[in-house]
Amino acid sequence: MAVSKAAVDKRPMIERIRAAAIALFKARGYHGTPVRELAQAVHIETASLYYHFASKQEILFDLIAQTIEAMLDGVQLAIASESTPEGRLRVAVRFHVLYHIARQDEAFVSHSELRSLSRANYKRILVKRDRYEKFIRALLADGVRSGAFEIDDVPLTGTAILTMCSGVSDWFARRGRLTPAKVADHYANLVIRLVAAK
Amino acid sequence: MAVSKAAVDKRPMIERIRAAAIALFKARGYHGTPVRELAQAVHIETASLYYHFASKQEILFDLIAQTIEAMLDGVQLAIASESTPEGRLRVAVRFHVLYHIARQDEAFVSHSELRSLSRANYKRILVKRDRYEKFIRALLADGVRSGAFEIDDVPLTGTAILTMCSGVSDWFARRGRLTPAKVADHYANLVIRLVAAK
DNA sequence: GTCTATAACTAGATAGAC
DNA sequence: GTCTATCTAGTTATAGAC
Repeated sequence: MAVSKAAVDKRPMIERIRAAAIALFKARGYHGTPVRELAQAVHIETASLYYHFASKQEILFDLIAQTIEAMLDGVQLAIASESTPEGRLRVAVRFHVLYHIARQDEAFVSHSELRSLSRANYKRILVKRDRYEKFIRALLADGVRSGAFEIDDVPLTGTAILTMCSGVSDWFARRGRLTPAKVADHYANLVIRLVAAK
Repeated sequence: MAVSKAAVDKRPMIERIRAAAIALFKARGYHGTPVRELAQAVHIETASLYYHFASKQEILFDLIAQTIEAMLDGVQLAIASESTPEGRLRVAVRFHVLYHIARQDEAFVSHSELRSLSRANYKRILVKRDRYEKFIRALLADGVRSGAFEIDDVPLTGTAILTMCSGVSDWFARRGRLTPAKVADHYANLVIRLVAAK
């Protein structure tokens, strides 16, 4: 029937705004997205947005903060059940890749729009991101200590691994040849190959 | 002396505009950079910009096109003197990494502002980028054929390598602990480790 | 919690003098 | 090749009614 042409979105308005912001910021960027379009996407007027968020900047900050926090929580949970450095690194990589596919748009925006954060907000996000990077580097260092890994330069290798794995949020949509699980397995194998002792 | 407080930039205005655009688009994004600021950066009025470029969009397109073309030319030249698949891949990676450090800002903008291109310009750039990706994949496929490399999925591994190596334009400025040459060597080693047959 | 109306400002681009 | 002046439109955000 004509009535239900557009399905009613039952989520709280604040979540619908977040979701719309993710899609629009990804497609056209933060500065490239007028607040008006954000409002249109959730079928309210521009002014009504300001009941939910103090500013456009606050929407961006909320979105990025949530994305990184969920990622750190997720990876910590993922490795908890593993008992070896290789096992922990493997599930961490799998989690990281799957997260960057499942929440591809958030991940993309959280990376590409860091520069659109205000100075103060940027600093708050960097703290969170550093925490995540240190966590991954610790996994590598553990493996080196136990003899499972052979790594010349742990910080550099850690960064290389993270940029490689985060990259999936860049290209996954373009070529959906492989399932997320297959891509994650593949990346886990690549990473192990990169660090494993002979 | 007070006269030469700001050194006179002797390059043609069109090049100075390009250089300023790279810096500003990197720092604040294409949509985040008003044409007025671009003009101020090269000490002319906004209107004068339009003598050199038809539009802001044309500046972005020119900049990205040049960056990718120079990269393809460069990598082809770099591998010409190598006679083995491993040698060719090694110098290709070294070149790619050094290019992404030496022309860090161009590389960053060329990647992050693809979405700010008009539809038509975007397509023209994709053609160039695909050419580059195919070139790298061919290097991998050659090595597999000769038995030098063992790669499960050449396109996926190619993409993983490229995103990893392009990533240096993201982080190199933040932590200048290593020289460009050291980083390039390190990445070449990582990539070889990723593909070499045992 | 959403609206209409609008303030206050900034955007990209052009006309035409020099 | 660069300028001053300006057009037209779009921007974020607010005031106050409902």
